[in-house]
Amino acid sequence: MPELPEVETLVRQLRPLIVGRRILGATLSHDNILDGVTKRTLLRALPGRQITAVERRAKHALVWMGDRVLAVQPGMSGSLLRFSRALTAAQQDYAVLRCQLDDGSWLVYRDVRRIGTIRWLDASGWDAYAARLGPEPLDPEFTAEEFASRLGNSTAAIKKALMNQRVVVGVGNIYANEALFAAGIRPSRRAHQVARKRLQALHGEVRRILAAAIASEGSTIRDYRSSAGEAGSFQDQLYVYGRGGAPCRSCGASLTSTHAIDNRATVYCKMCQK
DNA sequence: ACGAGGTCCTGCGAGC
DNA sequence: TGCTCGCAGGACCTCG
Repeated sequence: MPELPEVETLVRQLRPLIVGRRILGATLSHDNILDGVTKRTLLRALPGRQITAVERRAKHALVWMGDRVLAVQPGMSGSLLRFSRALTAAQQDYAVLRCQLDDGSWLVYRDVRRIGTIRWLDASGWDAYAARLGPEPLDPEFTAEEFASRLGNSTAAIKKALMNQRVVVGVGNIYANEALFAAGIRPSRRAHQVARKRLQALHGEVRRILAAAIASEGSTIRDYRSSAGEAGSFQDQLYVYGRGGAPCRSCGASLTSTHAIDNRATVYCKMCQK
């Protein structure tokens, strides 16, 4: 399930391979992943465009073509893949958008569950869209004070607030669980009731864990694969996610698993997280 | 402004 | 063996 580290990984891997390439042609198997653009418009717009930059913002991979951007939001099972030659039958499974590039390679958006979204925007359209997004957690200018005041404004459960992309971007279910464990905060605590010092500590843990996950090229849980089709390894460093009922790696108590917050899998240690 | 619940979608594993 | 069902979940929606 691509969160910030997984999208950052695929962007880093794709960038040197596709920047400068020109799109020769494109096909789309399902148009229900498109938002704000029709299949007809997109497939007419792509051919002939040159890829000029590949960036990440929040959980979006941005493929810039001059002043236009293909903004790919992988949802939970989506990924951007690059194949050096024509796709085999197996590689075509779940390939939603396929772009043939001018060096004979293919840029493919693959999405088993098709919960992802693809947008086609000009620069001002992207700016308007991005205005709804919160700050980047790894931005050096994003301070613990700003993080704490943004979270502290919310009366929702802190885990839900942490996953709210308007508060701070990039943190999904896996890393929210992990960061709250590392900071010793129970996920159900109301954000505005958590001590300021704890919120500031959480800022550090979010950044530390996201950076470590990027260094491990993301977590591979079920569907996620990098742009080269490879698995990340951060799943081996998870302390709570997916470990309900198993012993806490810190104190040994049995980890609690619940769906009480926003109907999402939440795992925590009732001894270590208050 | 919050929580609860629904929606999209398919694969997988548990249970009968 | 073969079926049904619940779950996985990011982001958005409506309703109360």
